[in-house]
Amino acid sequence: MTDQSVIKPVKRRPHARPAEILAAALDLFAERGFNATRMQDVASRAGLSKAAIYLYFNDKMALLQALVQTTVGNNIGIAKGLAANHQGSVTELLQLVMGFMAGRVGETRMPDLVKLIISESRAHPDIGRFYLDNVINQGLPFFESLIARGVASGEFRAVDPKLAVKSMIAPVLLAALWRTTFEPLGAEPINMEAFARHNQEMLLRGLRP
Amino acid sequence: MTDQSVIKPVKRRPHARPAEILAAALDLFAERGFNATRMQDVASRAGLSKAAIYLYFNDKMALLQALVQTTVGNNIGIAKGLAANHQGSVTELLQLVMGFMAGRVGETRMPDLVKLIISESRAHPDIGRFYLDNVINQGLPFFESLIARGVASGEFRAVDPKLAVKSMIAPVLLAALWRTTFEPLGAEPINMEAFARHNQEMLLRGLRP
DNA sequence: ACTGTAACTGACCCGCAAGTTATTAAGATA
DNA sequence: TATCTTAATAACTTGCGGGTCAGTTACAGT
Repeated sequence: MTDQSVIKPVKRRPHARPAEILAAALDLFAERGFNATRMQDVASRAGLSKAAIYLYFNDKMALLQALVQTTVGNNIGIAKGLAANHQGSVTELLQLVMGFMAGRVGETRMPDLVKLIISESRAHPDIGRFYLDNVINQGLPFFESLIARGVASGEFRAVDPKLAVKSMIAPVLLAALWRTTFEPLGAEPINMEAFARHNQEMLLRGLRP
Repeated sequence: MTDQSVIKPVKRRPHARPAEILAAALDLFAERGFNATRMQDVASRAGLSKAAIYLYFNDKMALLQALVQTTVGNNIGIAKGLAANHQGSVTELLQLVMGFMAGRVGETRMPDLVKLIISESRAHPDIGRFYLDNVINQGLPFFESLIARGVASGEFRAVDPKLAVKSMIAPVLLAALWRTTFEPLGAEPINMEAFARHNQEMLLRGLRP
């Protein structure tokens, strides 16, 4: 036994396979949806037999769970890191954070994951709850604290941080769903840079005293 | 033959049934999702046998299609009506229209439909395309024209209407998905009145010259 | 070369749910 | 009462797809 790494619930012998399977799964889930994707399809794309997938993952849901965890898990951590290292006005920090989020939408597969989470949370509440606990319920209070800081310092007018935060998030969500849902149907693509700049402008003007 | 109303693609004998079936279907689709809902469940809730549903609808998809058409179809028409009858500033009109949209989110089943459309558009592009053609591609240009009017009249600063419109829609989308996806998992409910007022304020301040 | 075992596969099983059919019940007509 | 039409159903068929398992291959260690 050269490899004692039996820490995780699933077996993992050749250390590249799980990631390959997940990559294949994400492509297909994003393209056709979770239900319409066959385990056989995932297997084919990953260059394995269907049965082999079950050596690494317990069932189909485990694929989605793993994808959510690895792709979406620590975004909030990164954002908090940005804040911790930041010197300067809350306005600047807010711009930084919003830029980061826009980048995630434009340059990662986060939009696909968000859409999957939204689509599957009814049938699989675990998925939705994980996102709620680890992203929403981490992220919103953090963003609220930023807004509150700006209000306290007089940079922003006296808004309700809970509401302001949703104004901040909403365009990001829209962009993610636009990309994943309507662009594939032929809708005019969003220019992410321009949209991000526009939203920063709107938010900061909206918050000005 | 006492009834010659064979206009619609599906048969319809006792004139209450189709609506009853659709009501049952919407409840269940919203509660469990489209895939997880069994035709038998819809039948039971509507007080019919499964086979009876097939007297009125060709297949499961036809249920969803009918729901989308009847529930979501003419919202844009109403909004356009508001605009046509309006005298006064674009600011006021925008407030009116945003109030209307907030009302739809808070008081109708539109959020459930939006979520269904987003969730199912991959597996069933017809659904997504219908929404794109009849709501998005009708609504966005209309809203853009409002913004453009405000810009032209000097009420608003010179924003790109395409982007501004998305800022206008985004919170509505967020609220709809919050309600349908995260509130059922225990997330803190959104106060729609307060959120709507906040968004109006943010938008109008963001648009001020 | 021989053996053990890690990695993988083809073929199978089985439950489920969409959709179909043969049949019955319930008026209407006369 | 006999008959025709509409409304509805119980029972069935069908196919699909997730998950399993007995068996095969590759290869490391001796």
